[in-house]
Amino acid sequence: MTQSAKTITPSASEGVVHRNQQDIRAQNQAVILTAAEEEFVLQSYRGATMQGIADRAGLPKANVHYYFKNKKNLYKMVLRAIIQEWNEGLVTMTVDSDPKIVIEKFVRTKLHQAFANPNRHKLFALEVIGGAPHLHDFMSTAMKDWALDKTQVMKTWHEQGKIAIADPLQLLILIWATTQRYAEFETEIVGLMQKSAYDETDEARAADFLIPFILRGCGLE
Amino acid sequence: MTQSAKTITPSASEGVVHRNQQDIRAQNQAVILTAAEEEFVLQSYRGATMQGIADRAGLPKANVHYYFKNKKNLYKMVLRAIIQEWNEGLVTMTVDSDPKIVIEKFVRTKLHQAFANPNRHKLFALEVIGGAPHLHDFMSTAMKDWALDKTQVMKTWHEQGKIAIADPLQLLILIWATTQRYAEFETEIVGLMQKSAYDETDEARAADFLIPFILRGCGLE
DNA sequence: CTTAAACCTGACCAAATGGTCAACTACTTT
DNA sequence: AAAGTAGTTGACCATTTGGTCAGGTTTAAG
Repeated sequence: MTQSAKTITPSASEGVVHRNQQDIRAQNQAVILTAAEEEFVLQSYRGATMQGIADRAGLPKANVHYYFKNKKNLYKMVLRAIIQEWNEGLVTMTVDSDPKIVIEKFVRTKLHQAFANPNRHKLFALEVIGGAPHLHDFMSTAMKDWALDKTQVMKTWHEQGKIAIADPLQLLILIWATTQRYAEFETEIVGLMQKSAYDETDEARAADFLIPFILRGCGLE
Repeated sequence: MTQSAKTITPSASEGVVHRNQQDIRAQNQAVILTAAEEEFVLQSYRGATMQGIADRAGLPKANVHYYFKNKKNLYKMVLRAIIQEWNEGLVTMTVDSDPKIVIEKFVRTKLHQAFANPNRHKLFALEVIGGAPHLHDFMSTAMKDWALDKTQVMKTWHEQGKIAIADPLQLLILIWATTQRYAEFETEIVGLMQKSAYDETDEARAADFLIPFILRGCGLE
């Protein structure tokens, strides 16, 4: 319902608004993608129906098909946004970096992404749990390369006595697990906190716990 | 294919084995439940088909319906096993316990369960991510009560200066996240380790990293 | 050996769902 | 303003799938 209507072309008589076609396209695609993201998270790939997505987007089903060839294509487009966000969370980390600063920034960034876009993280998790049939390529190339590179950096840190972590891959797994958890298990965590949704303080609360904890675990405090 | 055939009643002529009805029932139900667990993890609830489960179990579809009223019922039965296992992972934790020992045991137990039964953990995660429509009751009663009780214990520990954790709920979340992760994200982790499946050493490798790390994080080392 | 109860299963249906299409309306361009 | 292009949509299928059922087979009881 975010009908921001960027470039409006008001045509005088009556409240009729002529939206130019570029806007129509961009807006409808965005609405559909958001609706699809929600539906796929709630119902999973096979459970999500084109009708359900259409309803959520406030459009007739045939219109969804007009913008996205088919269900699989729509799903791929949603996944694209996930990979996009992942790439934006990359933190520079070289042998010469200060471990404490880099790790803190990494955790903070990932945590922020988790709170900012829980649905994407949930969808990513659904994919991985189900064997990552659609993310296999990404995970065995870009993601793996990045992970193994950072692992190597941390290994060097360890040899230089800068960090108390001998098995950096495990640390990477831990950081991903603990940050993404707040998105993936939103339902559970929110329930344990006796509320119905996260409020503005929860991200900070998580960060205040997580960062000192992890730094201590790394022997950095 | 675990045709253990407890109480066999061999009827002489030819290799025909007469299985008594209790065994038939128990065995078929077990085979179906295992097949269903796999199928539900791989395809998610709506994506899993009764035919697929039947194939996996090596039985005709109608036979699956003979033992389980319908798909929803079968799913519920699978979830029951999950809650069962969860209840077995409860660790005694009172104000008088030794934090270091209790936390180590808790982590070790959860980690062991994760490696021993990844599918159950995956299914649990799928449920929670999708809003826990079928586990809502469990999570807002038994699980919550346990968590809040343990949280209270840890709070007392903190007041007594026994532990460097001011916000125990966050610790609980972290321990669940890090241990269960090895089950849920098996696909990803195994890929990063450059293998195709966990081997016997991986659970120990995770424990060797996780336990010192968490204890250090708690200020217990 | 006879009867009853439990188990097994191929064939069949009704409902749900992804996808198509032709007709229509709304912008854009010349 | 006319012609072309893009967006919209109700109605319509083909396929998939959960679930049923009648008739048959095997095990248990009398």
